Amino acid sequence: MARPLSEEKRNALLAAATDAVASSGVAASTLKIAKDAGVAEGTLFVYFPTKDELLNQLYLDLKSEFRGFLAADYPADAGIEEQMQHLWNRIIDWGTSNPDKRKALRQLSVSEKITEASQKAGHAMFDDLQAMVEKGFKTGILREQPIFFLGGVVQTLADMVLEMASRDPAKTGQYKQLGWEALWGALARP
Amino acid sequence: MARPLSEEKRNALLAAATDAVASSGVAASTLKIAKDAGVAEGTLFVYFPTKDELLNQLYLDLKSEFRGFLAADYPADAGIEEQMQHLWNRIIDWGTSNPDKRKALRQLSVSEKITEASQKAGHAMFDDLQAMVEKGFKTGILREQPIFFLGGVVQTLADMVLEMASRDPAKTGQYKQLGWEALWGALARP
Amino acid sequence: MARPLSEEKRNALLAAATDAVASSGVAASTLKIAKDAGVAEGTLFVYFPTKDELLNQLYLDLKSEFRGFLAADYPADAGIEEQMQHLWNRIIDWGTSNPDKRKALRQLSVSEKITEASQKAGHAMFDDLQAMVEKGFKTGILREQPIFFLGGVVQTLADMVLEMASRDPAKTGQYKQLGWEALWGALARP
Amino acid sequence: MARPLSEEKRNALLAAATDAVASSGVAASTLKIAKDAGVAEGTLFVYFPTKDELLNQLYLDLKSEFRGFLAADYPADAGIEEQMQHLWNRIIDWGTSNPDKRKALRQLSVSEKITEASQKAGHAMFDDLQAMVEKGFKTGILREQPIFFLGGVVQTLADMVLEMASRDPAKTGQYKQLGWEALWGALARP
DNA sequence: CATGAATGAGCCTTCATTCAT
DNA sequence: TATGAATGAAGGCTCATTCAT
Repeated sequence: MARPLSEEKRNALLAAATDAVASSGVAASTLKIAKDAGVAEGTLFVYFPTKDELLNQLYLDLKSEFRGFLAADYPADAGIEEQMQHLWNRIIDWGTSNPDKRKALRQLSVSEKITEASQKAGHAMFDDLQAMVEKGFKTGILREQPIFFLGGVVQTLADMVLEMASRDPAKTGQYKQLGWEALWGALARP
Repeated sequence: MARPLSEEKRNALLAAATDAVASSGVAASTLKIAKDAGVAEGTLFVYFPTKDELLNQLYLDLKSEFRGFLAADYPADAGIEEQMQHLWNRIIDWGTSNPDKRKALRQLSVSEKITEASQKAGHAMFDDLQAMVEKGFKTGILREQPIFFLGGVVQTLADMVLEMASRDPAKTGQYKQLGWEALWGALARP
Repeated sequence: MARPLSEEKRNALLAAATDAVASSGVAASTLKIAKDAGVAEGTLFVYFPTKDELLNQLYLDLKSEFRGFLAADYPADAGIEEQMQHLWNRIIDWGTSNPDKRKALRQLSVSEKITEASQKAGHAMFDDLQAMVEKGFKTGILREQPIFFLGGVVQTLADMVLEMASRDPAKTGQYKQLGWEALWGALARP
Repeated sequence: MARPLSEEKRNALLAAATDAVASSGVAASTLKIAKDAGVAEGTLFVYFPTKDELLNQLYLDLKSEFRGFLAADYPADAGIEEQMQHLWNRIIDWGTSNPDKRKALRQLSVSEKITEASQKAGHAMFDDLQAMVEKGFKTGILREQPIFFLGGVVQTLADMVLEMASRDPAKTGQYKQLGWEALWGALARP
């Protein structure tokens, strides 16, 4: 199908949806989203056929932006620990600087509205990143385990740290450090 | 005296709510819950004054049952690692045998419907458990860190493992083992 | 631009509300009102954000129509007695020809749903009318008394007459005449 | 049917209903009434088969009490003006000392829940009182008019005065006096 | 008789979606 | 394409009434 006329409106809708979902979860109403985006209620359905579709697109959109942020400056030639820590820092930094996007992404991940297909697509984005990490296994530094399991550990610990940091922002630095220590311990061969 | 409140009905409502919340989140409708419990919608409000109250009671109920399960057979005199692994095993076992309860508990924990008071009460249930673990710090085996941070690590890793296990039940054993290794690495002093 | 709000529908809703309130009081259901107006229940809330708002607007609407009817042909240059009787006649005539509007207005006036602001606005409509009457005091024809007290006497006697007339329509003329005599006696200096 | 066992409970229910109706109109819930009366919800229906029946009985009860209060000390042998003023004073005094009963009676009178039969019965209570007044016509002091019309004028003016007094209690005396002047003017032959 | 749990219709309002303009 | 009026299916909750205890 042809791209709708205004990329700008599409983005405004996604941005409004991010805020709305961050604060109200997937129950956020399409009316509120449309209004916050500065368009009419019906216009939302010109860009997204259903609310669920909007939610899924938003999920993919946020995941993709997140993924892009992570990949930047990736020290592909550094040692595995440095690579890992770089990833960790980027994740925490992204979450810290984009609290609403992070919250929205979390709400969407938990929700039943995200289709299997979207989840698969979301995970696929990280395939090449995982591939890069995979090389690290050869060095014997990391404990042997399925790469997606390792990815899950990274993500879930990061989520936890960000959640705690959002509740007590002054301690963000401390949590980031504690989280890294836990993560490295969880991954590294003892 | 008139008909007394029926513990049986209360439990049926709570059980129905568990299933409903597990599959639809806190948006689960009171009508569906009541019907699944085999009572009229109005009856739900005889046992719980509001839907939010039902949700909070369910949260406390599940949390308390979970807590009870964890504590059973706790090897109070064993070493810290054995204690930790016992906990880990119980968590995974409970989650595996009660997938809906676990899902419901997760949805409730994330939702904004659970009051501050309920959260506090929920956490308080684990106070003595934490106290037992805290002794482990003195031995120097565990990395020094706030106890609630440690608790968070345990919980978030368990959640992750259970989520993965629910998607590929055949691998439950493997995930449980991998999870434990990750957890112990994350907590133990290197 | 989309479909504009339809004045016609708004009026239909107000008319349906008039009938419903006349016969069921402010307990009249929004569903009944909407159906009688020939629109969906949701449409009612497009035109009036809440039922209370509908009730208040209806109150103001009826009061304003009533006020307009009273003022027509007002014999501004006639003597005070003629002015008074003209008012009386108009009141009774309006009530007789619009029994539902009158009943609805009465129910609304008594109800707690009408805000202070609406009441004030409703009374304000009659300010200039009162001013005209007030001149009558100077002539010494009317007994000295607060203008709002006088207004109350007029209204309550009219209400009574209309109530009686609605129960025995054949006697409307007689009641109107008796009412006028009572009213004039009540107001005029002996 | 046999009188229910406890006259006391019946009265408590009626009293509670008076307060509830005074403050919430006929929408007052049976639960609230029962609780305020200190009995269980179901008990209300032991004494009154339906809510409407309770309302009608309350109406009759209040009307009858009011009627009894009016008749006391009636100066049957005095002049018509003195009789009239005595009536006026009693009405205002009753309303002033029983604001909730008066309010409840008013709400009930306006409501659609009071049956034709109850209204008739309510009016009938005042028949003998009217008869006493009727003698006054012979003296030629009062304007000729149907006795029930005269009764209506008395009642509606008293209602108005009481309503105004309840809104500005400090002025009760003034309103009572103004009301009497208006009433006498309305009734007396000029 | 007294109690209060049980019921389900009904209430007001919200909301995703459709469609006339 | 963009708009927002129109829709009617839910949703949570209340309430008069019934009935088991």
